[in-house]
Amino acid sequence: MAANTINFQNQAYDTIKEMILKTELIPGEKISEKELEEKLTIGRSPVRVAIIRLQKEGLFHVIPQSGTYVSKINLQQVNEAKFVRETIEKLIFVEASELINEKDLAELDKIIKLQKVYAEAEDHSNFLVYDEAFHEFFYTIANKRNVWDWMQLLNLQLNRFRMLSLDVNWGKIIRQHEEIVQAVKVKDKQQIEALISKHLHLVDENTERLLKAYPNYFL
Amino acid sequence: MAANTINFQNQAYDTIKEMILKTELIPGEKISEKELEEKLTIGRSPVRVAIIRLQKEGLFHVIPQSGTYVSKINLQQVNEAKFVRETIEKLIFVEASELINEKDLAELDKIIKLQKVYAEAEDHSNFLVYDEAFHEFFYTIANKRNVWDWMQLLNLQLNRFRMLSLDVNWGKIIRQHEEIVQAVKVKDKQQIEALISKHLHLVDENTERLLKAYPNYFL
DNA sequence: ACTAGGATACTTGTATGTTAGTTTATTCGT
DNA sequence: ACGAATAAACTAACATACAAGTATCCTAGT
Repeated sequence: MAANTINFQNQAYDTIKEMILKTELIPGEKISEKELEEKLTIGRSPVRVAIIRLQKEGLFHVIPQSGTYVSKINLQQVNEAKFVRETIEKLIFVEASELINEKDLAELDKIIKLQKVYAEAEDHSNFLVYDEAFHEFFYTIANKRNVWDWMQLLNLQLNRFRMLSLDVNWGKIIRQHEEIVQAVKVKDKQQIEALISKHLHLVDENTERLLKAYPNYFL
Repeated sequence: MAANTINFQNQAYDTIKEMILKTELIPGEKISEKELEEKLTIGRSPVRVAIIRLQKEGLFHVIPQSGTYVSKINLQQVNEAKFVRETIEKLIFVEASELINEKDLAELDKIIKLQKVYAEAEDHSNFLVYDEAFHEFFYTIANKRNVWDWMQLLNLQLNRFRMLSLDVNWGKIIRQHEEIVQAVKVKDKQQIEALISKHLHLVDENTERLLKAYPNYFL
């Protein structure tokens, strides 16, 4: 999935994707290839490839010979994504708890520290980067990196949702991360599963508010 | 994911994908866009889009300005895919057992009957179609169709593997399907999970043989 | 026989032109 | 004033041409 050469296609893909996540392109909005070309000052070909890719990933909806639209957020998809991620991630963290070593724990410490820095700076974007890094690292420990890569497709839907709620509870997230590490350290499987479950359901707190604030962002 | 309009892109995508699954294009082989254009008598643009798509799905590996290669089968990926599918599918079938109705059971009967027909005709390809249909149907019952759609990416890896072993044990698969339906009917959760687990590990029986038969198909 | 260097023939990436289908605006008939 | 037919404008799909990097082969020199 990674190993993206830095060519125009990938540049276009990254920027457009970011624009969608930051709702610079708002759900339901009609855009056009030409519009994006000009905005990105990239030729039609690479932009087109990027759009097709984003379409397959569910971020665009394109009607042939007619128009391209930013997909609305599908709550059914969000829920199914949550279901999959919770199910899998419980097992990942338990499995990781059997394999984790001192060096890994040090690395996790570093990630959490960095996340704290960005929390205090209220750097929403970087905070999320290290939030993802935290979770990803456990997949690596459990020798399931491919699962994480695949999960990114599901996370896309979840992340769109998370990006909408700008007043994320920084402190709570970090505290839960620390609790999880603690539970992993003592290999308390039941506790791990309970914490993961709670952690991944933090998003739910905002659902109702977001639905009211942006009613036509959703399908 | 579905709702593919029948344009050249999708035509090319479908045919090439089938060529890979049937190992008409063998793992590791170098191909080229031009070669495929000519073979499919489709222009470069649509073929190119198809290739890029297949690249993102992990079936091709392309080196810029150099060449495009059919990906070898990554056993690590296959194993991780199996892990995810087994984990999720257990829950899907249990959940479906709570929601299933008479009409669904009739539909399942029909699917199994069709599969039997193709088994006797030794129609490998259609047999697999209805094998997939069987599993897919339970995702639909459990209201988790999106999960199935996502799962297709993982199944790609598994299916490449399955397509290699031409002497699949038709009878055993069908018998297990019937057993699963029976367990679902009486809502025996433990039994369901046990059967799914066994069912999805049928592939394992062939692993060693395939590795020896096609050593350089694998990574 | 062997190596270094360069021309040449490939490859994919990108730009631009053309086609076919869709939507929107306009015109014409009533 | 209104509705239907029609023309114009717009869109994404597809074709073609070019650019830029890569691999291969051939030759010159030793």
